[in-house]
Amino acid sequence: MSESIDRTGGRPVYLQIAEELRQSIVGGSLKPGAPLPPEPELASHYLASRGTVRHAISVLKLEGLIDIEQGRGMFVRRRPPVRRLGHDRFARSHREAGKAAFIAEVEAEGRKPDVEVLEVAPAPAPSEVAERLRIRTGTRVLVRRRRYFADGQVLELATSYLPWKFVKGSPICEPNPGPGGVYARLEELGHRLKEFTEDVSARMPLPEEARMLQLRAGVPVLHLVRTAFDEDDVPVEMCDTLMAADSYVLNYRLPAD
Amino acid sequence: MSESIDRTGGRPVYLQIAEELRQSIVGGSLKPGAPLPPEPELASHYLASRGTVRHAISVLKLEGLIDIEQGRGMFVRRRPPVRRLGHDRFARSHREAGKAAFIAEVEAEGRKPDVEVLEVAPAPAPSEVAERLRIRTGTRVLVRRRRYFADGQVLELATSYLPWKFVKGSPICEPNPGPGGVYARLEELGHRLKEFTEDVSARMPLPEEARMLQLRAGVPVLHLVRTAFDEDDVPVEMCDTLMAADSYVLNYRLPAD
DNA sequence: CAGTGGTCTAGACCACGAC
DNA sequence: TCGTGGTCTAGACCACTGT
Repeated sequence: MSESIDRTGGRPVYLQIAEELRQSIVGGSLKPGAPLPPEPELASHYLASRGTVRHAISVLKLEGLIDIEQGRGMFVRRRPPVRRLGHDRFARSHREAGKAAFIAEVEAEGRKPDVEVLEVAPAPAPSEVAERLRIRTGTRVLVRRRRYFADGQVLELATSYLPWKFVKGSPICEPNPGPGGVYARLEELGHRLKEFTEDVSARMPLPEEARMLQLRAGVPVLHLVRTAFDEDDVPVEMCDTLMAADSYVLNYRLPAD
Repeated sequence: MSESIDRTGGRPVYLQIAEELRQSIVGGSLKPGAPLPPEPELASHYLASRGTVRHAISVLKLEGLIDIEQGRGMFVRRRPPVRRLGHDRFARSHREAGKAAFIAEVEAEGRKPDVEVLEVAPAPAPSEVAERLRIRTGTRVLVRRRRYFADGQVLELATSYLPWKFVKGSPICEPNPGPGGVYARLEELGHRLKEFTEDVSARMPLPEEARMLQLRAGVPVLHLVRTAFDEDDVPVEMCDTLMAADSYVLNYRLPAD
């Protein structure tokens, strides 16, 4: 039964089993949603112990290729729908429609948007925040933490920082800043926005982040740090966002000169 | 010795051990490069079997928090130097300096750049490529695969596709396309570049990709798909790039209108 | 209840690095 | 040679899902 496994010790058995299962998945002979054989069956098929089979399976799990449901079985992972964030997603024209960028986008996809406000409170600026906002570390900033949903599923975890002197007493300090969102309010306060910069990176999540984002095994997080500048090139907001990497494609434009 | 471990079964022991070690790492009491206690010592400290300790360790490894060197020990991972790719990295001014963007950048960091050309050959366009280049699937394109290094370490794995009708007979079909790189040659051929679009995503690597990128455990890949457009808005090149996510930050600008 | 995956143990042997 | 991590086994018991 295990003619495909070489036990001379050249390659570990668990990697050979993982490789064979992986080929079935990426090659398409096991389609998304299809069940994998149960552990005991794999063990007898490959003449290996259950421990070795589980080791092989853990490899596939951490590559994000399978989902495991206790008591039910193991299944080829279905790719989630991908949200495409366009380079024009903060264009003023969208904002003037009266909805925050997020709400409009999700509704356009025919899904039900939801926003959970986790925290809206002033706090001293951490050094990375202060640096981007060009203020001194510890200066008071407004912190807005929230979680975005579509159809009950978490999409993003975002934390905004705004200099307190710009926003104190304004609707921006309320949980719901009103139509058009924080950026619309900033413009009403005289900070007409000129441009944003975004820094994009990716890494594996910490357990707390995985929990808050409802992440499945083997899914990295995309980490976005956006800074908003007004017409005087003054940074007026910094926003730190975490997203499930398997659900997003970010689109940007780069001029050639 | 294990007063911190609750064995009532509420939380698995291996997760509690992982949590305690993680706190030491992210909290800073174990600094980058510092050794973790050897497996047998952890096992006796936590009154757990070696298997349970290894399970805990595998969690940290897959979070990218530690490096394991067989025969030497386990160490808190040192963060690699981060390469920051600016929004102006394809500006014509850089190209006209006579060096490809990559060479100039790495030398500016005081590191030794190197390019390994893996493949330069015509091939039929796969469907995703054809779609972006707005040609029919199977139309002949030039495929350029190469690997970029700095100080002997892999930085990027890139595959470019160019419509054959634009590049046949030109230096672009040579392994080394000459000063300024492929984009400089395209402009000489009459395709003055106007802009680029980039699609950014991230995922865990397949084993083959991990090998080619010399990736350590728990490091995702950033996946960039760049399309170059000439002044007539004709796509003239598509470039598919994989990068170690722990070594890159991508920087972009978004206009507010 | 039977069948699935999840946790944990104890022990054996191997491969690699430092001394 | 010794200490490190890497692989594999066999078996026990638990937790969850279905019938």
